[in-house]
Amino acid sequence: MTISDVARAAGVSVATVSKVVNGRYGVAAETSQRVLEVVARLGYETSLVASSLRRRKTNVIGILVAEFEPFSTELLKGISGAVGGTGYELLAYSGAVSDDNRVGWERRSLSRLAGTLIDGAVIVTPTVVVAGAGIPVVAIDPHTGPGGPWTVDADNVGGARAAVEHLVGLGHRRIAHVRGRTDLESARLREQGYRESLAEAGIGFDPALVRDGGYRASRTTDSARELLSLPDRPTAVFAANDLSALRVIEVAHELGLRVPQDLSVVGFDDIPEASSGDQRLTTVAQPLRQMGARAAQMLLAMLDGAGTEEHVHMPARLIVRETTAPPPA
Amino acid sequence: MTISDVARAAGVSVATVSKVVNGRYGVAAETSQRVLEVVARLGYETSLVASSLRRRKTNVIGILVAEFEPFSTELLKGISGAVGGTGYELLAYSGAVSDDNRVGWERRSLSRLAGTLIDGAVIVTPTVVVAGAGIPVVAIDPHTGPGGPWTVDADNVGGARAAVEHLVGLGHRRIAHVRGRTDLESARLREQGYRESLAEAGIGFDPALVRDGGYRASRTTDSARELLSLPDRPTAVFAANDLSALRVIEVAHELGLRVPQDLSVVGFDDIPEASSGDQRLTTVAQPLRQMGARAAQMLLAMLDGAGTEEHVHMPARLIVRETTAPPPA
DNA sequence: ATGAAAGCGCTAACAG
DNA sequence: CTGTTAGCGCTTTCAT
Repeated sequence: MTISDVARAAGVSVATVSKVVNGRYGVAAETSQRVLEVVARLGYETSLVASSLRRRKTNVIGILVAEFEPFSTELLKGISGAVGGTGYELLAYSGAVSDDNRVGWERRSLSRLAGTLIDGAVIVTPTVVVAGAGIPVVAIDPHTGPGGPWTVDADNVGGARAAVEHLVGLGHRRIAHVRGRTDLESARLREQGYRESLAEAGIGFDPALVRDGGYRASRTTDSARELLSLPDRPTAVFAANDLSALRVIEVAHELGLRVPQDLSVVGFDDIPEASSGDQRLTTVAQPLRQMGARAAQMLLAMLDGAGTEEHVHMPARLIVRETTAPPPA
Repeated sequence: MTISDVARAAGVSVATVSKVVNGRYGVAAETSQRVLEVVARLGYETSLVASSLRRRKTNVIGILVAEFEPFSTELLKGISGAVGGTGYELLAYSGAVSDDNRVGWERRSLSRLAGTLIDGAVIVTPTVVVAGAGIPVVAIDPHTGPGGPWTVDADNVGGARAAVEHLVGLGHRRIAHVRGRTDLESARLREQGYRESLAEAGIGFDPALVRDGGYRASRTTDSARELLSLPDRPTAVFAANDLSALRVIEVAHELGLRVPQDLSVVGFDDIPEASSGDQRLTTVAQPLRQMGARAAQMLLAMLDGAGTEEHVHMPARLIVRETTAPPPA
């Protein structure tokens, strides 16, 4: 079903069909009428690919993610809400990830889509600073602060501090940290907040209590096992995100530890899964939907040639739920 | 940054660059080497649009949704998990919806992408039966059962019956129903289950107790107000999905009604939001992630030319939580 | 008012 | 082994 099929069926040239379909002037009303009928009858719809190859603008916004997991899908909901009704279409793309392109996937995805398929992009948790894409780009939870594209993120240091201070306030002294994706600024900042709070509470930093979790459940498993099998086991864990925190709790259960009686756990993000399980996770909430919406608005503004803020920071706040308690006596 | 730029910089023809990039035979090792260096230096990546226009296969699976909301994003998580590691890329597309294309969006999206951008598609809650797309298609929560593409859905009748029987068991007699999207088979089946259970319990069907909700919070508001303002107010509401159920609860609160003391509410779907609020919703759970994964597997099988089941039904089960109780005395 | 032709970036025959 | 050529579906001058 191509434009040629329509042209043939209507007895006109493809150029005429194109004009009719795109509402260009210079087509006789009668011809237009006939073409439209054929289009409707055949169910023809112009190919996004072909037209975007030729045109400059596609009216499509790309959302580049590594994977569709709770974090990115929350953002997606926010973006979808903000873009709805603007006439733009959304194209959320997750390129195939293999081990060798785990870093740099966003540059690849962007090159593949930019200039042709999408007019602008919001990139979720890029692993490298993406610049010179040729199209407007907003990064959410970016690789690094300034220098790169415009960004949206939450108060990572403040959130982490709130989490650790909560734990300290409960009486914990041996507080472990499961690190996030080390290529992300947010992970660095959360660890920084963790260290700052420890220092302020007069608790020495113990490198043995910090392990990588990579923001992923699978990467967290071993780290959690090691941490919870330590001779001098921590009484609390501050995980860099909810996925890690949730996995820490599972591992704790495997090891016969009760949460929060034997072990307190705090996460970060407040994805829906954090509060929908049997036990509700104490966590630092990022306003994910709003962050997505904000990023979309910024992109829309850039696309319109309008000015907009370049780096937006949103507040993060601690939500105390059921996985934290004073340490065992 | 196009293939011509690379060709020029490497001093070869575009054809040669194409061969190198796609790993075709017939290129001198030395030439290949040089081209690869230029590619790396320039950060060239082949355009998805241009190559898919020329090639037959793109290695991309399309997920067509009307909107990114909790239901579709849960499916997306399941699909993403199942497709990860297969080498396929995912492209979730949400076309611009206006009032006049609310029905039929999926046919439009499919026409725009099929044949060029995507090799196959899973369509979420299509409004019409999509056939003859020219590419393999699996529909989740389809417009209609057989006749159309292969499908995945849950036991809608059984789930609805379980919900209503639970309410009846609690002692409710005036049970209202907020309908789903009337163009969807699932909505029809849930209403059917509702009616059957009522009949079996010897409760007469009262048309005044059934209102449209369209599976959307916004569409539900007025219906809920009308229902809860009835002279002989229902003591329980079975909403066709969680989004509607959640909104019914909000409206109840606005009207000064307590849930579940004054009004019991049951939803359907068990999206994460159903159990993450202050009050956890009693609902009928569909295994959304699994449904997404199953649909992806079916599509992958079709793409491989392998056989697969044509219509998959997954179980639905009632989860009693905090929004249902016996009717007020 | 209509159509012929060029070209978007790329791949696949086919020559050389 | 390399380059020339045609063409994927579409839009856009430019003639007619």
